[in-house]
Amino acid sequence: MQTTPGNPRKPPTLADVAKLAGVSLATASKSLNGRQQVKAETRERVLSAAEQLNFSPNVLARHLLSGRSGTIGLVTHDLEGRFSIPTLMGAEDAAGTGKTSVLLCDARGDALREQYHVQALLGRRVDGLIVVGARPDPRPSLGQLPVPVVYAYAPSQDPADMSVVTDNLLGGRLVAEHLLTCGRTRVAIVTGDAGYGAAHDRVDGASAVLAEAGVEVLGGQALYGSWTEEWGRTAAGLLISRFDDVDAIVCGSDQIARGVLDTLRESGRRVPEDVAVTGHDNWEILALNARPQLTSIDMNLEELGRRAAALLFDAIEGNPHSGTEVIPSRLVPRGSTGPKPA
Amino acid sequence: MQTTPGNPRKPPTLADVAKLAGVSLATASKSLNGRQQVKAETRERVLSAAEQLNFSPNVLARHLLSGRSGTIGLVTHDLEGRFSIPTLMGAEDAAGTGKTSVLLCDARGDALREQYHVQALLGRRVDGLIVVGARPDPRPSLGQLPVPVVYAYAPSQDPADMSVVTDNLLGGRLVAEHLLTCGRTRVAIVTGDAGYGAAHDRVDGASAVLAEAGVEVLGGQALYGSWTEEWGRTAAGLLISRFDDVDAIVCGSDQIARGVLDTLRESGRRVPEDVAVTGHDNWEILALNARPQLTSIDMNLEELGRRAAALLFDAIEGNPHSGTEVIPSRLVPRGSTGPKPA
DNA sequence: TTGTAAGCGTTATCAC
DNA sequence: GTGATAACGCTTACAA
Repeated sequence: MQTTPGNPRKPPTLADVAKLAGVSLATASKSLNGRQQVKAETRERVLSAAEQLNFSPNVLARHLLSGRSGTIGLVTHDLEGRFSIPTLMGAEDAAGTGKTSVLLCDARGDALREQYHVQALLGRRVDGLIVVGARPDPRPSLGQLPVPVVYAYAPSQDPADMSVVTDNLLGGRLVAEHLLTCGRTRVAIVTGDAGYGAAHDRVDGASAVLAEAGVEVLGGQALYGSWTEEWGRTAAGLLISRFDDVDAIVCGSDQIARGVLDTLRESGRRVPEDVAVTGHDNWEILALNARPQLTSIDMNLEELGRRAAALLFDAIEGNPHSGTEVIPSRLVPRGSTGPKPA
Repeated sequence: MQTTPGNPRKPPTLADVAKLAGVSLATASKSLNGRQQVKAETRERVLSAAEQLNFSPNVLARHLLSGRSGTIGLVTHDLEGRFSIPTLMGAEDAAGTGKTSVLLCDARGDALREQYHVQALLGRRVDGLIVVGARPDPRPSLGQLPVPVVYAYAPSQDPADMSVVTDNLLGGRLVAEHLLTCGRTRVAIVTGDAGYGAAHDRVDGASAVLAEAGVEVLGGQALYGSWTEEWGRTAAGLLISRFDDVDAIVCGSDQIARGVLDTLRESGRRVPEDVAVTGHDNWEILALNARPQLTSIDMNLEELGRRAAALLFDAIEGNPHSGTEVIPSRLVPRGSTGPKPA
């Protein structure tokens, strides 16, 4: 880890190693790369020379030759937000295992900035691109690029592109099934901005399962509002005044659920005995600190990121895919749901 | 943006551009780089050829020559957490403005993984490194590396290294001053894990200001616990039972403050009329959804990231710095604090 | 004003 | 087994 004394700036090159070991460049290269065409003793000499110089091969030079950079670009639109981070971790995970690194850019929801970053990444000769959206609705395609692209979280509008998304329908189904199992029949749904396709999908998933069991959503439809605790508090107030016998509230996000829980507690309803509550996203900072802890849907975002990376690597290897792949969500049961007392 | 038809895989090179424009490699290069030694008309021809081929120069090759990669490495330990993200955004911001890109790695708090990533980044010939810690306490130095390193959020234990940290003492002072201005004199402090140096710093900052004003912390010292809402709820219960006249509670984090707010509300105390409450971190998801919205300390993490990047770039330019630079925090007043009613 | 050629640090293809 | 040598795509003296 020490800088070579007397040579403070430039890292040692393979030529330095070769010279020190008293061999040619070619032999040094072969030795370090585990080629079979060198005598064990020679290899040993080269290795120790490399060790001594603390040599680390210049990956740029290597890739100049191979045509691949060993690098993928990750363009996110939601770095400050909640959803891109696990996705990014999954991708970084999948990439880091091998020998590729991740170049990160945050486009902050701006198409122009995205364009700029994509160009910069292409100039760096990334082998592929993962684009992580800020919200789950379909987004415009980047079009034909010289390298494969995978759209994560927010799918591309072009079905010829590769996309990986969460399963919002399933999320809805899972909570509904869980609540039915708990014996709930007076079920309301509170969710966020009606402009989000995902909000509708989750509602549809839940409604379908409930309908199959002969249960109709209280009020005949979900309450749309915003993704905030405030709306959760308001909506819960509306619900208990209109439907005194409500015994379950499905929330479109953990934030909404937190608000719902607060209003229920303050109105004297017990959770989960009187009313069961479910969230969505499994944002632990909210779910684990709730009273009681919140049953929620985990979208497996990290898995989504890993899968996106895996698809990308496969495409880079020459096996392109297309269409939208859906990552199943899973239910995380906690204290806010449970069997309805007799 | 279209792939050149018939040449689907390899991006066009400068040679392609030169050939199409009917000039030599050198002339093409000069034209594209704005060198003055080419006739305007020739340059025009080259530019349009480049345009036509959708040429983007291979940055790897360029940097192989210049010795710099135009890349910095960002090793974080807290990708899933709250603190590294804004720092990362600031750094990415500062870098992206120029022509350097950010290679991201998540070491997940593991020293070995960190070591591994650092080596990988050095192999990629990053021009410098920013290491973002998971918690604000000093961490072991990476030692002497061939490129400059800046430690962000968690400073290096070695004062010869460059570090950029938040000002926890100031954070404490700011809330104390604010509360005194509000006319509060019965002030308690609830904070998190006593194992965090930052927790003590914040307490010390607040205590000092209060002492200057002749106000002693209720109970003579801060209550240490954990960084959770649960602890906030518990601590608030303790406080109001022991000090019925408490009129302000300084919390070590927004999470703790959320818990404190809940207990106060449920015990019938009005916030801020009866008790003023302050948080720390200005985590908007918590602060803005609180009832009332939470007065908090913003550590200016994005600025911290920008500053770290600026220091790094300067060091890369040949102006190394050393020691720890402190980024001032700022108070964000909201509804949870206000003047004490007469 | 333009072109030729050397070189950046590797790897791969050959001779030896 | 080993070592020249030619790439890879670009910049930059230096020559024309």
